[in-house]
Amino acid sequence: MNERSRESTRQRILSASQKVFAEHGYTGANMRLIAQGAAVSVGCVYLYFKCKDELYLTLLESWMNELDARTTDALENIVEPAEALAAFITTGIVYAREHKEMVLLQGRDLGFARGLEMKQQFLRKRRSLIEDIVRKGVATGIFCDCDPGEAAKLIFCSMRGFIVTMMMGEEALYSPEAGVELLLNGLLRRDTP
Amino acid sequence: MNERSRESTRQRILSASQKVFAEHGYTGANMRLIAQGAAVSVGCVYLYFKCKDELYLTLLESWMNELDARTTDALENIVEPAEALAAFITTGIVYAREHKEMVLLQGRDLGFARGLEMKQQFLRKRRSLIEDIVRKGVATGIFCDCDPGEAAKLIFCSMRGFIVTMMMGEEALYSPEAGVELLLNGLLRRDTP
Amino acid sequence: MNERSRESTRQRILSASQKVFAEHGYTGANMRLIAQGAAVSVGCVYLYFKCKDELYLTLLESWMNELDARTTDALENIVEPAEALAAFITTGIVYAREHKEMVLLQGRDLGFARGLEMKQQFLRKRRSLIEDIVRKGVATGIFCDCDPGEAAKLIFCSMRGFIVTMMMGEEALYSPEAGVELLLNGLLRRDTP
Amino acid sequence: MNERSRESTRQRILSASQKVFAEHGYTGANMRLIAQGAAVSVGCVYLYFKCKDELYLTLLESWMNELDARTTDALENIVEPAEALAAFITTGIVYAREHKEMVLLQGRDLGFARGLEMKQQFLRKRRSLIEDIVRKGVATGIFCDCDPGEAAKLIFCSMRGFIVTMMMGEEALYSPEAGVELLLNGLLRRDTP
DNA sequence: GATGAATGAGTCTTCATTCAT
DNA sequence: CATGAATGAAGACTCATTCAT
Repeated sequence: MNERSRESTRQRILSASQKVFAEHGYTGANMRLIAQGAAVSVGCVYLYFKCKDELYLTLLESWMNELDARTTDALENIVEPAEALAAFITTGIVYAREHKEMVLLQGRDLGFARGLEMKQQFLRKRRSLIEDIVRKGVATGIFCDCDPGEAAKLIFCSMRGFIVTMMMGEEALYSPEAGVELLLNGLLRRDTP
Repeated sequence: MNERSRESTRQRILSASQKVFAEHGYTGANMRLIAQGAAVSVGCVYLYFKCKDELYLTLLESWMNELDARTTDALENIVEPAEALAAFITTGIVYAREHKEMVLLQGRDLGFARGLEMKQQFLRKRRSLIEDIVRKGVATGIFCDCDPGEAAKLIFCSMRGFIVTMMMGEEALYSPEAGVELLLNGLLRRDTP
Repeated sequence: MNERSRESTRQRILSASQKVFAEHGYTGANMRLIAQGAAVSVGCVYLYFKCKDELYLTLLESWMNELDARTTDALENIVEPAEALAAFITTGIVYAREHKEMVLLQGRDLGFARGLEMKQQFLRKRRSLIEDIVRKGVATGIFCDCDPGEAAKLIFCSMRGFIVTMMMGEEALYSPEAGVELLLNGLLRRDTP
Repeated sequence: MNERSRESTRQRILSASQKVFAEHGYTGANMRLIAQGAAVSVGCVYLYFKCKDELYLTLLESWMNELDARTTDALENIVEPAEALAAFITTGIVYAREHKEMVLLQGRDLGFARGLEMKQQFLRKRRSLIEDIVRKGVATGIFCDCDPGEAAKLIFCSMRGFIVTMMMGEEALYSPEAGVELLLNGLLRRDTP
């Protein structure tokens, strides 16, 4: 219980919080539950995080960082815009599937400012990433001559709705592939002469 | 002190709740705030709604009913599937714009069963409405040969994401028209011979 | 709703209170329930009784008066002490059977002084009535040479316990006659030569 | 602020509750009063007892257990029925004298089921204990040929009334010995030829 | 570093009482 | 005389946070 136990305890707390926040939301989660999940005392949690907010914010930050890293990874060697879009979407959905806690990103019960800002900045960044891809596609003539900003918003909202729906425990979800396909080709029949 | 009519007080409470729930979420909202917003005493709220749940559920139900009615109206005289889709989406988004409170439909912190059920049933119904439209479009050959279920999910999630994004106070949102256009035609350039 | 309605409304309120107090106890009873039972508005109750206490006290007083009257009646023409005792006990038990509300006489949740005093005085009076009977029986040599005070207490407590038990809804109760018989003759076998 | 040991705090809370319940009854007692009596915060009470009911039930149970144990002890080496009866009654009355809180056993304001059941079962058990004693006395010919059930009820109610009277703070009570004597011999003079 | 007992402000809810009509 | 909408003080219970050990 000494050596590098400090870091391991911190991690245990963090991962317990994740579960509890995911299951109960920010307001609904309580410190006793988190402490129990981490097998430490309540007071101990406060040795590592000075309040509930900080715990929450730390999680938020680490999710954002990881999703960011994965996305960068996924896009690294792709040049084709359609392919890049597919990679972006798939990465996001797969990540969300693994991290139900990410709901919180969508969650409404953040009364505090810092979390909101962080989050909004993150989302803005992701949207502009999509926008870049679309712009490139339009430039190369692969995508139709749409407004890249609007297209990015549509794609972004679509992903977000997907994640929210998934998080709410509602069964019906499209497969990433089918989704990408539809976004690329649209609903209307291509005129095959 | 009590010249106000029963119905008017009820309405004032309802509309105050709407604001408070929208701003703080279910768990975060508190009866004192709601009462203050309605300019009545806390006890008075309980004269009209027997508990917080009932207040919430009443709001939820009325939103769902109104959105339902509006959607039915909008689709009444439309036969063309693409047009119907556009009408469905536009109605939903316009409604959400007017009723920020609808976030709650997306909300995470409903611990109680009845609200969740009601909500899920409502969402299911709406999704199946989209599915019907898509199916018809595929049948008539206007839409491409996609899986109507999957397409409905995409469209549905897309709308939902849109609403969530809007609710979170984030600025960037696509215009319904541009969105519909993209969903219909897809991102990829149509091959112009 | 005019003529002599005043008195009739008062009576309706009183009799509704009786039921409600009997069923819920003093603290547990609430004015809305009483008003409903009397088919008047809550405010109307306050037109007749200035507060919950007064309502309660009024009932208490009327029970005591009635029991008092009945007891006096029952004892009027009896000279024989054993017979008088039997009459006293039987009257009390019969009355209690008809007036479940009388529990309240036994009830614990009277936080206010006036009721308590009234009640204690009433009980003291009844006990001294028994004592007189016993004293006379001892004087005439019909009763054994016991301390009349102690005997009165025993008899009094016995009746009281009977009533409490009855009120608590517990099934098993002795019949007044068997009880009187036992009190008179004792448990021990009489030596029959 | 927290040097007090867990068990000692629990005991302090329990004994404060005893006083408060005894003085105000179940409904009338409130957690603030109990906490104050135990010199802890309200929240602290809930660290030890998860609700008001549990606090009450804990007390109820411990009284019943102790009175049970004492009664068993007292009767252990007695074979003579008259003596056994005297021991039973005396034990009960002495116990009640030491534990004014026992009123609660008589209390009317238990809205919750478990407490009532527990209590009624306890009382039934005690009554049947008396019945056994009486039956034995009748069988051996020491007691007169009465119905043991009825006699048990009388004795039981008598004790109960005694306790209630005592609890209500009313001064006058028979001494256990005089009471037993009367129950055994009856009021009527034994015919000494 | 870790514990867990303790706090106190805050939450939902109830209810005796008042008062304009 | 009667209504019933409204009040506000209180009650049971929860929980983030602190602190002696």
